[in-house]
Amino acid sequence: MATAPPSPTDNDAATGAGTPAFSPLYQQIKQLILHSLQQGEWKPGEVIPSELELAARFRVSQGTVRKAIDELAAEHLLVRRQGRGTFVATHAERHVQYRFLRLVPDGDSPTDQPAQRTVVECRRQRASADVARALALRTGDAVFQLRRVLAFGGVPTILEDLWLPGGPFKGLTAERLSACQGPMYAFFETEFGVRMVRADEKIRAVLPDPGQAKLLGVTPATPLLSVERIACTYNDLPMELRRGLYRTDTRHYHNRLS
Amino acid sequence: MATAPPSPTDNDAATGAGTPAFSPLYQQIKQLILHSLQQGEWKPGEVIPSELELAARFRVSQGTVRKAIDELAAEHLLVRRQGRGTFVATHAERHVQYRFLRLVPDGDSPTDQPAQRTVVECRRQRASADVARALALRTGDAVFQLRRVLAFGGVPTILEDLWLPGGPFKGLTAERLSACQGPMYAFFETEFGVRMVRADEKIRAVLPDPGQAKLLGVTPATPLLSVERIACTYNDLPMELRRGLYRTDTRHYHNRLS
DNA sequence: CAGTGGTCTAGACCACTGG
DNA sequence: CAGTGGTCTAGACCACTGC
Repeated sequence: MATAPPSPTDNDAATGAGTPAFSPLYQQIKQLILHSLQQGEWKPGEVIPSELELAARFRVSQGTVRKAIDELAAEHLLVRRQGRGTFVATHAERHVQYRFLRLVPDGDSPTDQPAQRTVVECRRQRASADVARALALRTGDAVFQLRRVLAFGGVPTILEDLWLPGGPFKGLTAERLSACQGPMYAFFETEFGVRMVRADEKIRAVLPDPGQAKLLGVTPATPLLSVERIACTYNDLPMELRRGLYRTDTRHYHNRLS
Repeated sequence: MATAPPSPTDNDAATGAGTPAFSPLYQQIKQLILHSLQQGEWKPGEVIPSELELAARFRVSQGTVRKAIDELAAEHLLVRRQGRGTFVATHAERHVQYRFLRLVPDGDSPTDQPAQRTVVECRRQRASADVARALALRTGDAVFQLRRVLAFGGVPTILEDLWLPGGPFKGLTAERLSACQGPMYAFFETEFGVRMVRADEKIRAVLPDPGQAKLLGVTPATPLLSVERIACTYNDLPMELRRGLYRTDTRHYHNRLS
């Protein structure tokens, strides 16, 4: 039983002035569920209460809860499993793993062998102006900066620089990072309670500087994909800035438009 | 009144052997609507019959039709407009225009001035092996090959080579192409009844050959984005192969992950 | 077998559009 | 004002999972 079961606001209530600001019931339910997710009431991988339970808790019909969950499932925040229940999505599952990594092997064989990861660097430092802006911090705030190389079949392919806000990631060290198996985003979930939900990427073609070229084992004349990503948790709070350099000689960035 | 109103198949009917192959009613309705779209019963931009009409036609409830339309709308094949009706999606609308072009200006201002288009080449020729494979044709089949340059603010930015199957695009000429205003995909809809619905893109970083560099006004040492796209109509039939080279010095390819 | 999500229905009412 | 899509409900039944 929840403490003080929240009720959806009455829609006819005057909102003061201006636009009517009509919001359907199921949207309000969606926000309530979202709030519970943010508060960590249900953790990644766990079941949430059944539709009937939620309907009783929110005092609405099952159909209304269903529509709210439908939208959250479409956004990959929840995962429905018939006969079992509805679960909080996680980056730790086998077939949804590396969902944000779009660099796939050329050819038709999707034999996605796992990458060998090498952490080159992991420091606590002060945010520069552009890093601060990307992470919604102030210049000089504490951030973690790390650099790593991913190799496939022994071939270094991805060089990544990451910046993480110091607050939510307090206690991050190169050791803990190196010890982690599986996707980094799964590690963030279990170790820091930070779940990445959305991301925006800006992609350009660039040439590496000598240091970058050396880490990737290419000449400075090799064109590389520059992928700048800002990843967010629930409520679109930016939680990671990532600048990647991808070799695209035997792999490509895949995108589906629809 | 439709000729011989099709009825959804009875689900309990034995499917011979093997998997039960259960398919919900709304999925069958979805396929029937899809079929009407393919047949051109309703053209891009037109209204389709109201939910109540379709429900009567297919002998199901409004809710079932609604769910079918919901999915088609989520896939951008239909567009719902409250109070007006449900419309066949089109590339000719202002705010949905260039939905497949992901190259956006750097910075926060999305001042998307229209591009100046120059058709460099437009020929009818025989498909090479790789072009044929991409378009699901046979080597040697007739295809149209065209090349064009897009410039923004006078700066040549995109060089595109396109291959189109000769059959569906019979009668295509450089003149008709040059005369077209607005998006090329809208032109394809009105002139050839070909609506692009989905596309897959493979993105790499490359260096241009001398000819490409000249057309884009860059040196051959300038890294460029190589974007290979295969675009499909309804039922995933490939209808276009497009190889683009994008300058990314003042623009970037934007992608939203979720 | 009980419990979950998934489908389907029927009906009432609301919000929006256009004439 | 009539007609459209949008919301909400209640209830029946189906498909799937796990015990």
